[in-house]
Amino acid sequence: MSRRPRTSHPDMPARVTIRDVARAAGVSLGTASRALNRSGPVSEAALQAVERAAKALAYAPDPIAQSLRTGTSGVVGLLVSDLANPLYARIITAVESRLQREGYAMVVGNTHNSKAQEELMVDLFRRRRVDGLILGPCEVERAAYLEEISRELAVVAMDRDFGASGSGVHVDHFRGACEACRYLLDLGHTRIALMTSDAALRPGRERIDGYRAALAERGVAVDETLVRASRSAMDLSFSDALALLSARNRPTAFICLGTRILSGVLQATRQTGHRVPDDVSLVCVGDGDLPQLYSPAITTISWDLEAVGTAAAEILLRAIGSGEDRAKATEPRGQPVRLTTQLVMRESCAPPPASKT
Amino acid sequence: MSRRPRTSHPDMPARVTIRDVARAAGVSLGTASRALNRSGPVSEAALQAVERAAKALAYAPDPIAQSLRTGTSGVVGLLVSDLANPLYARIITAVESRLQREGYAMVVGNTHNSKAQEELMVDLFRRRRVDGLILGPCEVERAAYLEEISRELAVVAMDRDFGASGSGVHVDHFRGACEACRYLLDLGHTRIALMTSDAALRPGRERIDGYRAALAERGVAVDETLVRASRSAMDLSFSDALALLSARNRPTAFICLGTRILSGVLQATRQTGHRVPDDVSLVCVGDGDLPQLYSPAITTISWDLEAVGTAAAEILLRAIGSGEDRAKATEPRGQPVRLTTQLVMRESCAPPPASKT
DNA sequence: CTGAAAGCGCTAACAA
DNA sequence: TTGTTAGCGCTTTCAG
Repeated sequence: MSRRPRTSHPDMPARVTIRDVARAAGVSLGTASRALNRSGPVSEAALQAVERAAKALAYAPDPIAQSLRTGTSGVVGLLVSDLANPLYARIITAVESRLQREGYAMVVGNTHNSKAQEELMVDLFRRRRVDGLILGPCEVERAAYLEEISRELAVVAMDRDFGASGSGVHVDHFRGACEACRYLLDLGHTRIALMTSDAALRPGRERIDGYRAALAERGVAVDETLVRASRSAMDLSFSDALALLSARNRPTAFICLGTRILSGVLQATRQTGHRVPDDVSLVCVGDGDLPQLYSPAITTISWDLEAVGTAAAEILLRAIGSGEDRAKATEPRGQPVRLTTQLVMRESCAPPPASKT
Repeated sequence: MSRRPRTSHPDMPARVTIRDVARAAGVSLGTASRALNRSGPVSEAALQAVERAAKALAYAPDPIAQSLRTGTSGVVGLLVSDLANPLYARIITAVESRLQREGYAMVVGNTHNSKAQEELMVDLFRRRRVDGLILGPCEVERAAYLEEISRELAVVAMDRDFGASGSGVHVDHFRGACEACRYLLDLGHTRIALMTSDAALRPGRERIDGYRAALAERGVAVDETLVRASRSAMDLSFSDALALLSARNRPTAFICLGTRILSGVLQATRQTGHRVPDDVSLVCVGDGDLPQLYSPAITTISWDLEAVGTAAAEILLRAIGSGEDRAKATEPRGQPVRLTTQLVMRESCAPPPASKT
């Protein structure tokens, strides 16, 4: 990357520095700094003078210089597997807005769910001296890795494991899946397919556990062929669902827990001519346009995405605030925030068809 | 924002600086710098020694220090009205990935389509010395404003006007709307409603113009009550569409040009009991899940979002590269890139019903 | 070709 | 309370 100095526009006023302010206020550099930051004793008179001068000159401190000096940047990094995933997109918006209110900037990056890519980005961000990191799930989870970087940096995990002492925000996917499954069981289904995102990630793991728990409650044995944890790629779930629907003893319900999974399953039902909800019941996750407007409207496990983002930002802010103590930070950081899901009933679930197909 | 110095972990190795490299290589600081950056004459021997030392120590330059010295940051800012808009989300992903390959970081921000907010963020980014800016449409467009900041910074506009000399990437919404409208006219529709995003923004303006042009071609007079340019809020388009559909002389087709507009119109058709495409034909924009999977699948004006992002990133990179000359940059920058849309025909359009409702 | 030295803008010790 | 000074890590003159 080129690092040539930017030639300044000839007739552009040079940047006003704290020096200029000090001179204009008739005080020394140090006093100006202390006044501006209220970081030390300053006489009332000096304070006034400095503030007036600063305003008059429209002085704004140079964050870069501050960074170099303090080791702090006023920037936080956010890393998720896919920025374009609408779920993340909404969370990010919430994070950004909360952070911005505090004067922080946010740099974002995509891990594409790859450990290597994640480490690369974390390293990059760290070198840029971000004050904190928000990390979404990524490939196989390594709580140890998070613990390691959190010794040096404020880190908050989103839907991702983070050792005993780690702080983060978790959605209760266990309960979400469990409730959805119970709901279908109550309707009379026993052959319920679970299609979820990668089981190596926390959300996938929790969902599978929740599903198993619900079945166990009712004494229904788990048919392992009905549990599909793939990488939430639409085409994959399409072919999976297709296979499932064409099998002799096909499932009568699908729980689709991944942003793009619903699409795949929907296409499969359409292609095999199964009607929703008469032939097959559907529950999905992530309350977007599609589940709301599809006919029939799809019953959804939903949760407050804005709350996830806001909570993550706030935890991070707090962690940065108490950053001094990071070195000796063995004391447990605040309990991870847990958000609960809500089952929004719509029209996509019905009792299973009486006759087997 | 707190600017306290970060206390370093007691037993954490101090950062490796270029000094350490120089010492290890047995050369002076300056020589090490020149060797690392190939920015001046260095003997072969020195070069080798420095590179070896750098590798051995795992030296990585401090971007903050580089920034302070060079006035360059290796960061670019991206501002759109709404990060959570799936269209932007995908563009952003493309921008990020292109930028990352070049070693740049990306800070993002939300303007919420407000001029004030945009100026605030631009200012913030500028102070942080971003090397470039990518700006999406925002409120009433002010080409003059862009020209102004572009004197100091590399700027590329996305779907936004930018004076004569400005560089940017534009989607040909004019042609998109025009083609869609022609298609409906060919089907026999004459009462075609156009619901689009804010006419103060380039995409909205172009779409309206394209719509008018298509009607004019066929000698169909424009009924102004059928042209609704709102702020692409779903509820607004819902009530608009509801009113339109309930009117005496209702439109027989809708062109829905805004991410959330289709949802609103779909709800309205459902509520009024109009069937698609028998009673009313639909064309929308932005090829997401909903138009693809809805029954009937919705005919869509689509374009390559990744290409938009990649092009924006590349133009910006080029502009930054030739940044020296910005001061005397009256020479026209490269022509704005134009991307064209494609009409994806599906099942949501049919000839208008013979009888008026 | 190389080394020494200045300084980007700021904060935090320290001395007065 | 204040002013002076020493850097943060780096690039870039300017002499040698």
